[in-house]
Amino acid sequence: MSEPAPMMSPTSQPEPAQDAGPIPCHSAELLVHLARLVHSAAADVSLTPAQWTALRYFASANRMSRTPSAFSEFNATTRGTASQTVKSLIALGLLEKRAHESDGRSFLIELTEAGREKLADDPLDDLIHCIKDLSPARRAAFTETLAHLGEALARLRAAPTFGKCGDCGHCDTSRSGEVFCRCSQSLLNSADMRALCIDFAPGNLRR
Amino acid sequence: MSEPAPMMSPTSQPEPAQDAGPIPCHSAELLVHLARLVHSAAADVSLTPAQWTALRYFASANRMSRTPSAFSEFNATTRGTASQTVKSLIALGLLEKRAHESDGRSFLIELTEAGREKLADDPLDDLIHCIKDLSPARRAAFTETLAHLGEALARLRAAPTFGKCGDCGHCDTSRSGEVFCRCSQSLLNSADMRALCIDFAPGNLRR
DNA sequence: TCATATTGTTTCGTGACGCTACTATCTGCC
DNA sequence: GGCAGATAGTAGCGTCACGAAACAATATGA
Repeated sequence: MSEPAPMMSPTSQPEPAQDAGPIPCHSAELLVHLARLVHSAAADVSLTPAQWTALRYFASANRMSRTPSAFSEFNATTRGTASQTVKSLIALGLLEKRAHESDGRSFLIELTEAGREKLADDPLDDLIHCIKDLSPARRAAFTETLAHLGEALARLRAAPTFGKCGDCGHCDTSRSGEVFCRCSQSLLNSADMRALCIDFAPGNLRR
Repeated sequence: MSEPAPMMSPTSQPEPAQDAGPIPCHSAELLVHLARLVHSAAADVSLTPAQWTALRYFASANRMSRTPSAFSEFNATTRGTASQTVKSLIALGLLEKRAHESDGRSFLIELTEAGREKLADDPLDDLIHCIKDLSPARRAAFTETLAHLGEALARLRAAPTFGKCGDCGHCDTSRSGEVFCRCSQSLLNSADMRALCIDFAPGNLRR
């Protein structure tokens, strides 16, 4: 679909002015449509889409980023809305709130055991399954393009880019055997490297 | 940015067993996150996300598919919700309702001139712009993968797959010079070929 | 002709969301 | 030390999205 490359001889442009629009337009619509399908007719409807998003976030964010504020930034919403979602998940026993060790205003949000179990029914798993079925080359290219688009759109929208520490510009891999984060001034283990970080800086992508 | 190709050696896979899981998981989260970013901090907030989606749909659906029911199917929602969205856009003067020529229960929804002008401010344009900036090869691969995922997820969710007539299994290109749709039993012009159709059948993809 | 299906609409309750106001705490500057 | 301003989190309010259910109008098929 919408890939005229094989039928396009370099000299013949059937509808050059129009084709420049519709093709990326269709991709963007498809992307939004896919995201919508994820939460429609999902197997487990006991949580709302916003609640699933929050649960996923706190499951994959690093310690520094597991606060209501960081979640609101990630999710491009207000602190009020994020607070409400977190509160509902705490009421369901899927998240819990711990005192922040250094900031009396803030809290550290953690998944409970029930929260971790709940993730097994994540409606996103269907899409993950489909992505898993792609060939490794297509999957790699797809992921790379998505990350690229995420950074580009975040720049346009003046939104922060979230990413995994392993791909972060603050990540110092010059020492052999260990990885150091210049931002949090701490050593990272392999679990840290796969965690979402609010202070992510593009520039160390290694996919 | 995010052009890691030269730094990726094909043989080095740091965490093969674990990468099989987290990577598609991350891609899926990224995709949903991207879709969310589209409607946050958008330039034109005079329409709601649901209204933009409907406006986009009726702008690109073919005559057969420009009904409230078809839109509700496309958008994986109920007819009641779709009806409400359409009603609001008619009240804004962006859509108009015409009597269906053969079915007295149904209506044909059309964009008004104001509706067509409104599309110039579509918040999706930022994402479209980012996609347009991709290299042709990456864009092609990305679009193809999205379409593939869309079909796969629609199958899982028992949702109909929408697609453009030019990519449809009902499309008969055997006659030279003209294209015939075996489903609607009609000849298609080039505009028809780019329109969304509710009766789309995968199987004629020409990427 | 009549039972059944389909199309579209309305109403109602719930949740998502942005906005505003508010408290508590932190940070930096004097 | 003390104070101004920034920041974290929360509550309340109004609006919109959405699903469910009930309904009217029309189509379809036996």
